[in-house]
Amino acid sequence: MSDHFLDELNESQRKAVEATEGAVMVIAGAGSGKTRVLTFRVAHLMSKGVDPFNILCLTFTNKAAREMKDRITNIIGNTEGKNIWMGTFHSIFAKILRVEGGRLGYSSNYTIYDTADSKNLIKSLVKEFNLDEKTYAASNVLSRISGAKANLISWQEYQKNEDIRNEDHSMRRPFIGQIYEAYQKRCFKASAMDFDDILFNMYILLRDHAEVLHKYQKIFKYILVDEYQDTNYAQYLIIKSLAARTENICVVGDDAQSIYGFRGANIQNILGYQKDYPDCRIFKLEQNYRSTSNIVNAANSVIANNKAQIHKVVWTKNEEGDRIRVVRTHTDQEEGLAVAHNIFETKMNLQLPNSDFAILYRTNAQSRAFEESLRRLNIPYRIYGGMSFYQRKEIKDLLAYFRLVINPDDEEALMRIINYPARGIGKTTLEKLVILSNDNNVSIWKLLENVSSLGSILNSGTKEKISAFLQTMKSFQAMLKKKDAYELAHHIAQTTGILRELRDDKTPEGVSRYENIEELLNAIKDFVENDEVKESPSGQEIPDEKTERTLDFFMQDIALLTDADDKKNNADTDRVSLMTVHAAKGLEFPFVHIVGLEENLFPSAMAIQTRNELEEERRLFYVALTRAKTRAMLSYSLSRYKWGNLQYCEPSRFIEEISPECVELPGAEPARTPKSMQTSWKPSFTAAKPDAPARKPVQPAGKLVKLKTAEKMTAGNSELSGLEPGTVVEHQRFGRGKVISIEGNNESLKATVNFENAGSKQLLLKFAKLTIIG
DNA sequence: GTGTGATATCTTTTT
DNA sequence: GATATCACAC
Repeated sequence: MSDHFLDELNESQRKAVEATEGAVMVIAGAGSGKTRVLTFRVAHLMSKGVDPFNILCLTFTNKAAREMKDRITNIIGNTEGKNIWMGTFHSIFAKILRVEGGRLGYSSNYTIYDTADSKNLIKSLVKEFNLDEKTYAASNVLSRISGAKANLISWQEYQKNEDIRNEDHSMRRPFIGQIYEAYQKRCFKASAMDFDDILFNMYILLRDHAEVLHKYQKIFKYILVDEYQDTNYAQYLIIKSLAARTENICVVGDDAQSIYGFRGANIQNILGYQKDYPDCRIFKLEQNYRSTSNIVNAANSVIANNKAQIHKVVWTKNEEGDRIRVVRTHTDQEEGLAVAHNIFETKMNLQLPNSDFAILYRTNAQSRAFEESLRRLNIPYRIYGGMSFYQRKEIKDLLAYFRLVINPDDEEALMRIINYPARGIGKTTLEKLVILSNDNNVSIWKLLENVSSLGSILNSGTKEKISAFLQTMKSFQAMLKKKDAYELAHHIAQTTGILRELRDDKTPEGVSRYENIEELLNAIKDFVENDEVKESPSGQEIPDEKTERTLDFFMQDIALLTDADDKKNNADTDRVSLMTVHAAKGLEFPFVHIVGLEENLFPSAMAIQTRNELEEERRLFYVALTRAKTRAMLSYSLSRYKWGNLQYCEPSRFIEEISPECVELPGAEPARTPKSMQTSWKPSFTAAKPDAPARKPVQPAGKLVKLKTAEKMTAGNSELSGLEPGTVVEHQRFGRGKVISIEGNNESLKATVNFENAGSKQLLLKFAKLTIIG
């Protein structure tokens, strides 16, 4: 295999790709071709004859893994790439634990608890311990436990550790150690692991079982880690031990984009890499190929406010581009309209697809205003993140049946559906069962199996109901390996009455729930029937044989999916993307709107107490800015509804941190009288039909932007003021054309141009880049 | 045990 | 504005 593809790389990229042996760290500035280096490096390894089975490539999301696989396939021109161990930390380790977990006492069909499962379990533990449910809020307790596990602190160590004990004491939560212990025991009894356990147990497995460690050290001759700045201590140690034999380890990351500190990511991993591998070679990718120089400079000026950094200078040869515009509105609703109108205009004037636009926000809850205004303008959009498909109630209910069929000890699944649809097994019965289960250290399922021996604890009516439930579940279990995934899934949905119950619900929500169930069943059908699908939903390989297309294979890592992984949605039509900044990491868009830039929102109110937290918020803003290729727009609102009531807001400190020559700020603050709040800008055509043709161009924030801004925009194109009907012009996209007519004035100056090849277009001169030919 | 309606509490960010 | 929990009637 030849390496001709290496010619496509710049000098530092190519060096990083060719340094295949030994420890390597690639510090890759935003937009500098990080993914390119990783994919080419893998391709290069394979062209040198390395067996793809010996390459481990860990990514941050399933989506990133899939894309990288595709790109490698494209580069090398065959399908060998499918054998690479490519996936997220969680999905690769979960897979290994299905094979090796027996050594730790887990069966191969263990369940993966998602966050909701974990919280439910903690909630019931807090109740069982008779602790106050407010001081021991499930999310707090979970994040404490999660943090411990990310740092490889077992419950035993947690309870022994004096510092931790003092911390918990001072927070008036001295019993977290006990809850942690009970939580782990309950998960184990249920044959379940949560997200953190997957890493924790992987570490224990390698630490305590030398034969396993050696096995995987031999398999993973080359290890590559993407987004290294976002790894936590557990991930760090796992990688380190796997790489200990060959030390062929290549980590790629950007300390300036570390944004997962809140979930245990340790920026020290990347800052201290050199100490771990003194002979390591470090390559810096500093040339940005993505964004205009204005965007790059703005981002640099912001991040310069952070202290802890690896020195690097991100630069670009790209053109200067527009200044970053800052838009101010009075209300969050107005912000939504302003952004939607801006997208509409830009898209119409430059004739761009919707997918060129993204709206990035700090919290999922902000999406609403943008959804509404985009819908109003008939602009298709897609929301990433938030409530994912697999987290919907009806989906989780049906999945709980599947989980219970595969792993009957799965307690969260059992509790979820033992009385859904209602079958007369209520709260009192369950409370009794939980106590029995704890006292005897057996799973609830085992109790149910021996329900006749429970004597007078339950009355005979209840026992009968339990037996009926048990029989149904056992009949499903008997089918697990006999029927394919779809047959069984459909059978379960039908016989349990879930389908009927949802079909009978004619409310819009009910209809949508029914459709969701249908969609899930269709996905399973796809999984069974489609011969091309040789992998589980997250992209992991599954065995070829048709007999293995059973429900347990479909389910094996469903808990690790986020809705960004939903294939159906990815192949979707042309849409504007809405997502949190976190979810946008690794992506790029020509036009990016960063919204809700207000103090206590971005930066978040939860993260302005300490310098570290604030620096992470700043890196988050840096990530947001550097997603933009052509134009970045910032917006903030002077007021916003926060859980029901109106709050006044201050603009984010991050806006001021942008170097002044890169931005155009809005003018002086308008008077904050109630009157001005009411008479604030309204779009002139909200009443128009969605498909009304030529709209009166509206400058969304026009009234709010400093006059200077408007002047500047027309001034920038002043050489075009001589345009008149008959003038021949050239457009960067549509080529040559003749001006038919001119209308409007100042910033809404609009020309109808008949292009030789692209036909007639209406262009706003403010945006369109026209050159006068004659 | 079930179903209904009132009410407190909630929101960072995600594998 | 949405969801989880509680009180109450059946």
